[in-house]
Amino acid sequence: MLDIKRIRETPEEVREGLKRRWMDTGLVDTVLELDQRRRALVTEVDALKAKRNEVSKSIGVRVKAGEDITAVKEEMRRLGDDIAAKDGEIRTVEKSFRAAMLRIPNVPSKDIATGPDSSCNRDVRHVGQEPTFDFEPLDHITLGERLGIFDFPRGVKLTGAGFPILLGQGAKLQRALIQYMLDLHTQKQGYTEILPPFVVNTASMIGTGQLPKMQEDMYHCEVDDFWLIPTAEVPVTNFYRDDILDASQLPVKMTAYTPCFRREAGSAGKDTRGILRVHQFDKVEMVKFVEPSTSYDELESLVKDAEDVLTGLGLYFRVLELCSGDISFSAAKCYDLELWAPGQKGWLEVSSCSNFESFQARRANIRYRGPDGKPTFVHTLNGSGVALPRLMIAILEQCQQADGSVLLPEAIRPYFGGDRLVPVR
RNA sequence: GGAGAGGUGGCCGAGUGGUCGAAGGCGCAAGACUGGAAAUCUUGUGUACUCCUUGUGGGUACCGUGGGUUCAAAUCCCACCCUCUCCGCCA
Repeated sequence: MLDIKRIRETPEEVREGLKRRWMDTGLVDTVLELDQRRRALVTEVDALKAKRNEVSKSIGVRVKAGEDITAVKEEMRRLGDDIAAKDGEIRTVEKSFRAAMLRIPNVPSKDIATGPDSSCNRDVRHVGQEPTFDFEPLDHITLGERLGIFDFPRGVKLTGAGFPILLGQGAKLQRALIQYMLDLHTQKQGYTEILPPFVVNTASMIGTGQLPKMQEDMYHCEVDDFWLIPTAEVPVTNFYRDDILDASQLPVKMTAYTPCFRREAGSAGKDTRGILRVHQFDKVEMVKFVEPSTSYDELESLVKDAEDVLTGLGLYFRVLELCSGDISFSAAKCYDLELWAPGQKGWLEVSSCSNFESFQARRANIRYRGPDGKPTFVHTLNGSGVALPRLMIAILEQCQQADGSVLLPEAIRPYFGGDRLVPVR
């Protein structure tokens, strides 16, 4: 959520932000109009309430003095009705106001490229060595089949399409990777690990911006009105919802492993083969709560932390700076990390590192006591560190050998308890 | 799931219809005292919204949440949520 004062004072800036996302600017006008109506009503009803409070006080005194106050009471009853009616009006206006506010996206940072879609993203750097093969590299599905690490049909039997099963050395590799990443974040990069609930309430989903916009992409437990988390960002960021942190605590850096649940509504038929796009996947996430003036530096170090996961594994990847039209609803600036998949000859997004500025903090009401002692919204950031299925794909495809085995990156061997995945047939 | 108790400011805790944003204490901040500190004393110390003549200014709201009764609600009524204790069930 943006600051209404910002919209009031510099509406052109906000409109410009929406235009840079190729979105209609009508919401800004809606919000401004509702804001004006709301303020007029509040002023009006506050004056009425002031009168009621004043008269009510005097009634107490007059009753004790034995005066007849029937007429005043009658007048006050009418005033009360008037107030109730106006309060109702305010509630209606405020509801629409809030709904509109929640649908205005963050304003893209000034320093990122303007463009409608991913074709305008900036290729910042390539890291590592592109692997070369003296044979035709296979894709992860074929490799996985030979290694016996996936079972897609039984996933369909248990649940449905998009819920693959990992088996044997595949399951173990995944577990090893999770542990490798968490150890890196906690032991070398100063993050605190948390293991949060994987199911959250509606307030949490609004806090990080998944609701109301992404409702269709989420799994919902109707009886309890709970939601399955689409990313650890939700429980971890909401950890401090409605809290006021002390300035000395900042920056707070947290990391969490969680499964992620996504309905992927609207993407039916896209990337349906293998484990590229699934409804449930594992991910290690990093989240930061920082002082506003430091958030862009913190973004750079967050990207570095995510990159370290990949360089530590010796994988080849690139870093993209997303353009205005490609960043997520809540983000002001975002970098993507994409691993090279030689088998399918394409780039796989495994991490998105974003600065949300105060956008999420405002929704989730996360503040800190600033230098002036006043509660001030923090800036929040998060980045994947990293998503597992695609990391798995990249390892399979980048580290494959002519004999069909996969020679694992050295860093993961102690966690895996071996140096390679071996074909079962 | 059943029975009981309870949810008040950063924390503890008083408050059963009117002058209560809320006693008292703790904590915190500033000042006094001190060579310095402790102790002591004094003063101050919530958040959000809103208005204007932008001020050590005015107003409104907030005592778990949402409704209701009343001229007036922390206080009475209803519903819900949460916490604790006991019982039941259970990994």
